[in-house]
Amino acid sequence: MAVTIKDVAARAGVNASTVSRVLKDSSEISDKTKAKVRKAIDELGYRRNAAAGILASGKTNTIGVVFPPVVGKSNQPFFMQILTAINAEAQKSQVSIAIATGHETEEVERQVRLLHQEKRVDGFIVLYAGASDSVRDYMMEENIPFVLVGTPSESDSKLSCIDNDNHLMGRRAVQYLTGLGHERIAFVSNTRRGEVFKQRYRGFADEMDFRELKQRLIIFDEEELFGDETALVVLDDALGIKVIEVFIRAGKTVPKDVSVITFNNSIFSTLLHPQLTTFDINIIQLGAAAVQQFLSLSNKDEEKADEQKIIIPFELIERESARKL
Amino acid sequence: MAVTIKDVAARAGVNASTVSRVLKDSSEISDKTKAKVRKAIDELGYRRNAAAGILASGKTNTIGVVFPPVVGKSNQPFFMQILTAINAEAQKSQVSIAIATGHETEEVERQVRLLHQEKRVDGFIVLYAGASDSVRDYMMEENIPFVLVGTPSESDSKLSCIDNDNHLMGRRAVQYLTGLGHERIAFVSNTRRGEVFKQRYRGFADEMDFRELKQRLIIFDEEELFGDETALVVLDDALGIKVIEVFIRAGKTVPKDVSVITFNNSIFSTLLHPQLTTFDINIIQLGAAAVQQFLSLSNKDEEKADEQKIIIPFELIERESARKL
DNA sequence: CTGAAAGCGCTTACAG
DNA sequence: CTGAAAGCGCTTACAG
Repeated sequence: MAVTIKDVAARAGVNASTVSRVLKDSSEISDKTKAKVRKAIDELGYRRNAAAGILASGKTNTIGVVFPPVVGKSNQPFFMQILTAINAEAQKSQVSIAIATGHETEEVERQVRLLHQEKRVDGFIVLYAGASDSVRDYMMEENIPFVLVGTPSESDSKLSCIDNDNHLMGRRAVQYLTGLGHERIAFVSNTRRGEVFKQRYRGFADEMDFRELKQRLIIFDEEELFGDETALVVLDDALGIKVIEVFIRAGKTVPKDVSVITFNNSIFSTLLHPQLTTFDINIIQLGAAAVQQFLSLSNKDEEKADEQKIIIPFELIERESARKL
Repeated sequence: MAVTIKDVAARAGVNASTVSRVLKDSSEISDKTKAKVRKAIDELGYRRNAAAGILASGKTNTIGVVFPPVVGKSNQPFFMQILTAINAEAQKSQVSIAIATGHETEEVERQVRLLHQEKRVDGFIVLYAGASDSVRDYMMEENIPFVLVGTPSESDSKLSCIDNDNHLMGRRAVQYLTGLGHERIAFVSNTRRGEVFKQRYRGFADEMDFRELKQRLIIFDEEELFGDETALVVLDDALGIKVIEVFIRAGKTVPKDVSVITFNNSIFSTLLHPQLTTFDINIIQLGAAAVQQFLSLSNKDEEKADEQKIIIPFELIERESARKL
């Protein structure tokens, strides 16, 4: 019923195998034949049948994107954005996206297994990087190519990671604030766990030490927010908004009484005033690089796998929440 | 290399076609044979090859999920949540999800075309419902089964829609506030467009009229927020937060000076204090119903298509932003 | 540079 | 209730 490669072949007066070669723009085919075949393709409105191609070639040309379990986390905007970025980049190379989501690890793992076992994907892009993760273990055991967005702590050097340099971001935050004249600076977090926290805080602490400045870590909702600090480095935008709210309720003003700088440049950063001065983590590049890395990884001989860590640049977005002392 | 249906057949001592029938639990096969075949399947760790099944059957068992262009909109959390809900429900019926996203309509449309033409999907779930939409037009022309989450205004009765009753939600907001003793109530929006706004506002206005109360529409950022109102019905949570911020900055208190009720129960609703009293729109059910509706639609004879509108119940979540006058 | 043929791993009438 | 066979629409050695 639908137009097949045979119809095109008949119309162009060639063999089906020739049409197939033209479709992948094989250099073996003469330009004349290519033109002839392409004409037939256009006239007939031919489209390749994805399933047939996959079955015959054994290549799915689709990447499974794995979301963290418990998507209820407040940092959701990130995931939709990176999914969009990944999909956009994948389109460029004619590859498709499948997804694995779920509320529990078991559910996600089940989906990952299914995608792989039913041969629906060539491999995965994993959108989280917990210290240890059964999904990742499975992929390593099965020798499935995959790429991580983030950096797990036990940085198994064999992993292929795409990430920002969170440590450097922490340092830069301090550098920016000291450049504004601040010296009494604290780091505010609502958690003591997670690589993102550890690295950003570590960077903050290292830079403060380097400048011989006294540094303090404040755990939000557990410890007193008010001290003698004139500036705060806050783990992310959503927390930044909360921190500022506390100050406002206490009759203080940001950035007049205290400057605040945060990370991520998410939708939270422009929700309220003062709008947040924050580091943009470049989600689009993060997604694009993940796809590119995956593609080069899976096209390579299994052996030559030169896994590596790819660092995506960040950028400080100066808005309203931080200013000269 | 991988285990195929033939391997299973050989081991179980039956024909491949029998294995295929057992896989879909055909009632034609005897229980004894089924047991035998299933044993072989387990022992061999067999998994069906998705592409082969799709090619042979012509059914992809996958649904394309279409996101609105310009995902940069602030209401993003909704999309990740409904994607998760859709995926969860789809899993139950062994169907997969493909996605179409993009920054412009053309890009989204291109992807939709591709998914359909390459026979990667059986149809679509469209996550938006603009008044007129070229993507939707394409699907209608091509007679592709699809389901809408939302309700387009020119409510072409032939469409299959899943939605909350936004008009009723608008009325309920008024009923709740009047129940709390409020009579001077305004509706706050940051737009005059979109079905969601129109229906929620319409419901608000109708109920106010019904109660012979004077009603007012305030467009945020264009018109003065402060009036003699004691309560505000706000289009969505994100706007609710902004509205409250304006009051706080003016030295007023919510809900002491003014009660606020919003819609969606998104992550914004519990971000700050006062936490928002808001209508939960039940995204999980929205997603599940969309999948179920799609499945019943596409399994049905093309003719008998009994498209319909499915209404998902909402629920008022009472938190801190509204109280007795 | 192009063709003929086998094959990818299923499904599904058709027989019996 | 089960089997044998054809076929889904491609890809890709193998020849020439």
